[in-house]
Amino acid sequence: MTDVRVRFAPSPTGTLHIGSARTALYNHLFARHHGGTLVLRVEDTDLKRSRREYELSIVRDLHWLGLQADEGPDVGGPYGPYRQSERAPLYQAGVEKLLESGHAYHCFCTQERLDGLKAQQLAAGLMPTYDRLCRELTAEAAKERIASGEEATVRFFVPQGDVTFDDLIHGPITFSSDVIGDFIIHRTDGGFAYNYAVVIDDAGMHVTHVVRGEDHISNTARQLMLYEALGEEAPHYAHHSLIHGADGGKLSKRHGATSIGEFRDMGYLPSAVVNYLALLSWSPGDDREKLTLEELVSEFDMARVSKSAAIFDLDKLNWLNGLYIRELAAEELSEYIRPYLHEAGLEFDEGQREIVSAAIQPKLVTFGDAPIHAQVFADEPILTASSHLEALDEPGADIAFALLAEALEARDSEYFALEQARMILAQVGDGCRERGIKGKAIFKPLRVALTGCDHGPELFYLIAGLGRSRLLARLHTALGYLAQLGGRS
RNA sequence: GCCCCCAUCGUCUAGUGGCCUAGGACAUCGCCCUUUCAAGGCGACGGCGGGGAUUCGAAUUCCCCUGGGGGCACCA
Repeated sequence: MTDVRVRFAPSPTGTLHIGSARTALYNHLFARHHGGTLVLRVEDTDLKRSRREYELSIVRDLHWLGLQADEGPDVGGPYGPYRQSERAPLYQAGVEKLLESGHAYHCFCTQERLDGLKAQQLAAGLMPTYDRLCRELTAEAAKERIASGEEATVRFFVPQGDVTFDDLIHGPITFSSDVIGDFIIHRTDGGFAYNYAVVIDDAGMHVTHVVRGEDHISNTARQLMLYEALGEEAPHYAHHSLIHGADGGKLSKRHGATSIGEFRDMGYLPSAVVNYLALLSWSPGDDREKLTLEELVSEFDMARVSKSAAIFDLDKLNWLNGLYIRELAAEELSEYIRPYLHEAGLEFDEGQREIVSAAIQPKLVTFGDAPIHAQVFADEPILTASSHLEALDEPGADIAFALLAEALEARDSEYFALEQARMILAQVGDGCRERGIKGKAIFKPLRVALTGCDHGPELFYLIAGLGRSRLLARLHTALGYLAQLGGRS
C-alpha cells in the first residue's frame, strides 16, 4: 500500500466527542502505520450550526491526544482549502459537470409535494425515494423556469443496478439502487449536500482510504455512484462500529462525560484515553492491554478492528488512567495535580507538593481526585468522632506521641525528606519497643492523632509532608484528649 | 415500514473447522502482602442468543428466527 492518504472530517458543531476521537485515532493509526498522510477537513457546510470556536477546540483536543494532522485548515497543504465552506467553486464545477453529462437534473418540486410522496411510500411499505417527476423536464424547460426566478435543486440521477464495495472491516457490502432515490446534491439555498461534497473533497484531496463510523455505510452507495459519474477513482472504505452507552443505546450526554475536553478537565491523561479508545473494538491479538501511541501505530491492523459495537466502560478507562498515573515521576505528577489542588484551595510549596504527590499517587484514578486525598496534608484534623477518639486510647499511645514529638523537636526543618521521615518513624518504633509497647498497636493511634482519620497515606509521607509545626500541634492536641479520657476512666 | 450492519463472560476482547472441558483484561468476590486505605501478587465467579444444515468434528461455514444498532432529509 503506497501513498496512503486518509482524512478525519468533523463538523464544527460541537466539541470533540469521544466517538469522533476514536475515528480520528483509527485514521491516525492507519495513516502512520502505513507511513501515509492524515488530513483534517472541516465539514462546516451547515452554516447555521457550525462555529469557528468549535473548530479551534476540536483541533486543540486532537493535539492534546497527539493526533495532529499533516494537512488541514490550521497547517495548510497542497489540496486545500480544507474547510468545506471555502470549497464552493469546486462543488459548483462538479455540479455543472454532472448536469452536462446527464448525471444530474434540476428539480422544482415543492417541499409539500415531497413530504406527501414520502408519506405515501412509507404507508405502502416502500423505501421513500423521489419519483423522478422533474427528470422528464428538458434542459431548456428547466433553464427557462430558473430564469423566471423559480427555485430549483439539483438531483443526482441514480443509475440502475447494484453497488458493491469491499469494506476493510466488514468485507463485501451490496446495495440495490432500487432503494436509493435521486438525491439532492445542490440545495435551493445554494448549499451542497453532504454526500456530494464529501465525494468532491475526498477525490480532490486524493484520499485513498475513508475510515469512518458505520453510520455512514448506507451513504457509501450514494458516494460510490457519484465517483462513477464523475469519472473518479473511488477510495477504499473502512467502517468501524459506533460506541454505545451502558444501556446499549448510542453514547450521549445522559451516559456522563462524552467529550474529550471533559475527560481532560477531569484529569485523565491523553495516553490513557488513546489507549482505551484503541482497545475499544481493537486488540493487538495478544494479551497486551497497555500500549503507547507508538506501539499502537506499529501494531495497528484494520482487519483486526471488531465489527460489533462497543459499550463505553468508564471502569476500564479509570484502570488505565491509574496505571499511567502510577508511572509518573513525583515531580511530573506534582505539576499535573497542581491546578486541581489550587482550585480546591489547597496550596503547597513545591517540595511539599512532591511529597504529597508521591503519597497519594497509588490512590489516584484521575488528577481531579487529588484534592480529596491531599486534604489530610492541609487541614487540621477534626477529632470529634467518638470512634476515632477511642482509637487514640491505646495502651502506650501517649508514649508513642511523646516520642514522636521529641524526635521532631530535636530537628529544625519544617519538612523532611522521605528517608528522614522513615528514620524518625523507625526511631519512634524502636523507642516503643524498648518500653515494651508493640509496634503495631501504636500506628493506628498515631495516624488518627495526625490526620483525624483511620485511613490515608503511609505514615512516613505524613511525617515528611505535613510540616513539623503542624505535626507537633496535632500531637499535643491528641495528648490533651488522651489526658481527658484518662481522667474520665 | 423498507434497506444495511452486528451478535463469545456484566463490560472490552482472543478465537478464521480439531490446539477450546473457550484464553486475557476491567468490574465483582476471596486470600496474601501490609502500621490503615490504596497499590501490588494470587485465586474464584462468570460466556459462545435460539433453531436447523454442512462435516468424522462447529464458537468458528451456510440458512432461518430473535435481539441490538445504523440509515431511509433541501443535517452532517
